[in-house]
Amino acid sequence: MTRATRSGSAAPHDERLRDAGRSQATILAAARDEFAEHGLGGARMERIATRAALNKRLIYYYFEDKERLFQAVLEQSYRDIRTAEQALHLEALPPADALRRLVEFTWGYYLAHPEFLTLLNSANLHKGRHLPESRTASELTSPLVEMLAQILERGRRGGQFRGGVDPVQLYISIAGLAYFYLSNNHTLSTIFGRDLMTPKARQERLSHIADVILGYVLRG
Amino acid sequence: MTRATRSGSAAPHDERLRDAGRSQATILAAARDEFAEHGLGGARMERIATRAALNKRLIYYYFEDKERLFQAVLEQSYRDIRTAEQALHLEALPPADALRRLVEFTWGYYLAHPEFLTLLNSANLHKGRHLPESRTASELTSPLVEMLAQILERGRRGGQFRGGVDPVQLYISIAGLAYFYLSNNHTLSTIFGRDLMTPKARQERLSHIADVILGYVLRG
Amino acid sequence: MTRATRSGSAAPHDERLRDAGRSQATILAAARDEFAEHGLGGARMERIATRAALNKRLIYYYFEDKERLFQAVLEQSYRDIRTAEQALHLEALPPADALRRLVEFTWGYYLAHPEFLTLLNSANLHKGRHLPESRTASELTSPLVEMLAQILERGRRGGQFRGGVDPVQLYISIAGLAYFYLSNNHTLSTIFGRDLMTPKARQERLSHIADVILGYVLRG
Amino acid sequence: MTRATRSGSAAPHDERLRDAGRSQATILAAARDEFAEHGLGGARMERIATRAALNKRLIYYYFEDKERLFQAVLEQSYRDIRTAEQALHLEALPPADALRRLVEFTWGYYLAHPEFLTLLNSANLHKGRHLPESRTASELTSPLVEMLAQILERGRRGGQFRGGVDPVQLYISIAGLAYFYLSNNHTLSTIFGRDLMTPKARQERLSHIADVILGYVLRG
DNA sequence: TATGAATGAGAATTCATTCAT
DNA sequence: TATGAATGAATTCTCATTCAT
Repeated sequence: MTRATRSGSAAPHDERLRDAGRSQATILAAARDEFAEHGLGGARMERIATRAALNKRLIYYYFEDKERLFQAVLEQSYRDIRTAEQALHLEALPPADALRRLVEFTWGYYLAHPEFLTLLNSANLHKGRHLPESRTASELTSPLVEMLAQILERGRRGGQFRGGVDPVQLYISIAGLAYFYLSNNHTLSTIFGRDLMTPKARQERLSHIADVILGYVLRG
Repeated sequence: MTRATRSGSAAPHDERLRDAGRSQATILAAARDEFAEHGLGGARMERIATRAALNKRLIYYYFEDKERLFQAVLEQSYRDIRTAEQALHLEALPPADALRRLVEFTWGYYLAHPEFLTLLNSANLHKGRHLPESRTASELTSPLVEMLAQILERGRRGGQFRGGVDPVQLYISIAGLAYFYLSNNHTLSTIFGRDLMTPKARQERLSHIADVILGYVLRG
Repeated sequence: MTRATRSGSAAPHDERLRDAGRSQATILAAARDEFAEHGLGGARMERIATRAALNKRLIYYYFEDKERLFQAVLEQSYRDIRTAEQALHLEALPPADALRRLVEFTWGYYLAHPEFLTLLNSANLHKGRHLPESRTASELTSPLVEMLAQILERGRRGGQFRGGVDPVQLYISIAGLAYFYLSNNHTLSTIFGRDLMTPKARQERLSHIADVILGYVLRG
Repeated sequence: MTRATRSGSAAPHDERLRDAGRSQATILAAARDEFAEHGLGGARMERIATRAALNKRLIYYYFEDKERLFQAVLEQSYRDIRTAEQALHLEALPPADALRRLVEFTWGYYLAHPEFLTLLNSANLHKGRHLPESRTASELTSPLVEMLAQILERGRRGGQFRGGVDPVQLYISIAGLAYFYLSNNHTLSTIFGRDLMTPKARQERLSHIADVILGYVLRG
């Protein structure tokens, strides 16, 4: 975040005004929605201000400019998903269950946070120019890969999983199987002439993904 | 296309008629690159004109406005990939080979046409608003799904493939496994701290995808 | 000038519209007045457009941005004064008369073109950043210095003028004696408690300058 | 000054009172530099605050607004140069020496205080609107003119100087000969293709000015 | 078919200034 | 005395689009 706040000790006199931390968070949330809906190029600072019910000028006061605001939004999104991942505790589950749980989490998170998909798309459209300069590597690098490696290893030792599975490839595959379906559902629904977002269709997709992933990992 | 050229039926000896077609094609190609690079919101009509080395006014003459130009670009892209798919002739191959071939084609096409991925992203960011109104269903609906269904059926009858595989789900999975990796490679490379686009990494990804898909379809 | 015009051969259908050359000239004149009145920082693009009775956008179309517009104005001003100097023909006059004539010209030109003084001030405030990059050295470098050198030499040979006078120093002195009085007349009038711009005061200043310059050059 | 400090009469043992005066002086110095660098229109209150390492709000507390701040800066500048002039004691010198000394002082002061030139330019660009309303006539009106009148009279009586020299004209000429050269040195250096600010060039200019002024005043 | 000139409606950003403490 | 938060009104510049030929 551009301007650190010191609001911690301040007495909360007013519900919304003059609380730097809250203002920044409000702007960030509004910006996230706007960027998710319209992309970086299509987003409007004016609309972000309106969404946040704050003065447009304040956005510049805290975030410098549109690009840096986008970057702040991205960073926040990464932080959010990392936080959600923390709560999974896959290490406690049997390997196959852990894998299934991961698939379900990924699918569920993308479903619940469609803006995350769009933000990633935007970030990649701009060739990752807005990625935090690996400064906060820990913020970006998912600890899930490490976790996944352990699950795979546990499964291999237990004889259920095949060996030689690259956890990074697998992680990307899990994400990709969910991401593509959700991110491109409009196009796909049109192409295939069927609504891919009905509850039934979504349930089927989740089953399919789990089957694909487990079918690949499980020892024939 | 907004203003159809009469070149289809016209004898190809008229210089001017051929120029009209060429101008449109030039604009379309320039627009495709611009949209792919900057998205719909970030694309600039001015730059498209410059890329095409043609007058800006001409774009409006042929394509009405930016939105319709984007739509024309999308349609052209669909047409292109459909054309490429025609040449596959998967029906002549044994089921497993056909599937592998489809995976390779998909991967190769996305690699060779990165703009296709970005265009799809843009189309979906705008909720498919620019999809041709199923008017040209044939243009959109991939005949590959039909083909894929036949491959799966052949494999099932031959005893190699498991039954109950939804060709649409499978098609989306093949695409998703390739698409996500390529479309988001900047983000992913940063997150995982390794360059995912080296020749070796690309080769490994292709292998992985084929393994995943075949691992899922093949009878244990 | 940013965008060359080709209006020479065009038929003058309309008195003002669609004549690139005229539009540019109009903008340039309006900008000159605005910059002269308010300086570079205080000038308003909006006002320039209004002064020119042309669309604001057109200014950017022809001159790119404010800075470049200012530069174009400066270049035009230099061109103008050089043109006026051409008409002096000092070489035909006896040395002392030529010098007196030059003093009168300088004084008269500054009086008639107060904007020239202000523009120079602005250019120097910005450390000459807007000076044409000596590309058009001929445009900037006054041929008057050469002329002045000849006058001084003629005078010296004729025994009227002392030797060893640097024409550049002399030229700067002539200009400075006029410039400072006119450019700072508000401040000076206040400080000295007398209006320095009455016709009488102006006449006296011109006499004084001529006396100073000739007093310096003439052999005691 | 807008909000007079009471520090003049206050005992200097109160830390806070002394700080108030210091803050004002700091702001004034910062503002002077900013105005000198960018002119009135180009100056930024934000930058002034940053330069002063003080809160922006404080500037308004002490100086009301930008215009009045500029005026305060101007007044301070006048006060400074008047103070410097006090120390000259020209009355003690022989007329020609006194005149030479005045030329040297003027040149040296402008060289050492380039911001003074720019501030004067700005003040005049705005038509002297910021000049203190002659309220502090004593602050503005240089006592030097009176002094100069005495020098000229002494010289005339002594037979060295010619008569009929207007001290105001002479004062303006001395200032103008120095001012124009220094204030416009960027433009002039470019026009004449030689660096006018080398130590040698500066020395030559000073000699030239002294020669011109004395050449004018001294009896042939 | 093709093009340079022109424009109105924004859009990002800036700036002096005020609020609340 | 001092400061961070907040704002309304510009201000520069952009953009898709139309005009006139």
